[in-house]
Amino acid sequence: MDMTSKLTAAAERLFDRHGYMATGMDRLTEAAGMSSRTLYKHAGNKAQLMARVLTERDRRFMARLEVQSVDALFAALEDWVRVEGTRGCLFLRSRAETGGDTPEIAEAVAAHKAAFHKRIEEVVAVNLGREDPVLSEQVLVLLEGATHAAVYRGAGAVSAARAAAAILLERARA
Amino acid sequence: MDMTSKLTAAAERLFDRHGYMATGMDRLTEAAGMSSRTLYKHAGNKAQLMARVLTERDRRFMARLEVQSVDALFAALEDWVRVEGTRGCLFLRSRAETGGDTPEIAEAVAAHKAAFHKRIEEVVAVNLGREDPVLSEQVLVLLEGATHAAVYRGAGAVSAARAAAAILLERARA
DNA sequence: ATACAAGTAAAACGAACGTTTTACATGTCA
DNA sequence: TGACATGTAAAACGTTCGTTTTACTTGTAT
Repeated sequence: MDMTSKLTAAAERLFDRHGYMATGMDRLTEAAGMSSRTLYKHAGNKAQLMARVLTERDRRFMARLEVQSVDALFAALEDWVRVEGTRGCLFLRSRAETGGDTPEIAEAVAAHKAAFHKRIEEVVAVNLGREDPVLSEQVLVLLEGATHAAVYRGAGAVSAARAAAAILLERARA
Repeated sequence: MDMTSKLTAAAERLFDRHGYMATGMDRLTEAAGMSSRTLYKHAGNKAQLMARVLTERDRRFMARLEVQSVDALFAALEDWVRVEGTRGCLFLRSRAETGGDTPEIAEAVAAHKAAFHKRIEEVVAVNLGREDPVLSEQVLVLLEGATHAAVYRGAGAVSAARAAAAILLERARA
């Protein structure tokens, strides 16, 4: 594993567990197991590092959403939550922590959320045989809600969302 | 308006717009229009101030949820978003920013989310004529999802959630 | 008159922040 | 052999952080 990957992985973990602002660069150098000189060579600066964490997370998360049915979207989220846990959406959290004032972070978040929305619309279209913007928005709300409700309600929130989506889909089919 | 209320209001605004960690006490004294000596007399310290902001917000938010129907819950959230905007749930955000490591904040968040969940169960019971834990969980997920999806999808996310809840409720009645 | 609560303005505290620099070790390739 | 890229260790940079302190003003109630 090269230094850049090691750094990005350590940063994602710390930013997710303790927050972006609360994570100091000293803690990061320690967790990544490298000197601060090397860290800055690969990271540029803290905001760029956060942006790279988000880009990498987007890649990993979106890869899991390469499915053909709405139900599989929720199954994928269940897997994600089981494997990675959930402390809320890291994209929204990083935007909120920076007040949207850090361009590279705001852009990474916007890109992810646009891709997320688009993927949902595609899956709904495949599953339903036609486009359905209203159902897509509802599925998006359910996925977003499951992610955040799971923080304090546990994985059951994802199952509840999954069942709700099934009902909405059935209804849209009629 | 007394100093404590002025401080709490200013703190809520700044913490919400820029994040808890990113908001310095200097900015807070300026926004609240008081000396740092007076601020600390009323606030105790930063974490206690955040906890008081959350307690006050809980009071204000829960007051809006004193309704008799599930649909009215979503109407109330629509009002809230229109009046206050949304940058995500301030309770979950403050917990995430502190990694859950600040007791007074973690407790204020837990108390709010417990009350939130309880209120939803009550409204569902009143609206449906019986308790329904599954539907309640789905309504909770929809409310949470609407709050967070509205950050980047706008107020339409709340209407979508509202319509979805109506369908789930209708179905639960049958 | 005086004691006291409650406020301001501003300096100071040590600690921690993000970042850069200095000095040195190592392996690799022309 | 020697230049170069890549790494470490550790000190130092100036800034900002949360918080406390010093010195002073004001309104109010005994």
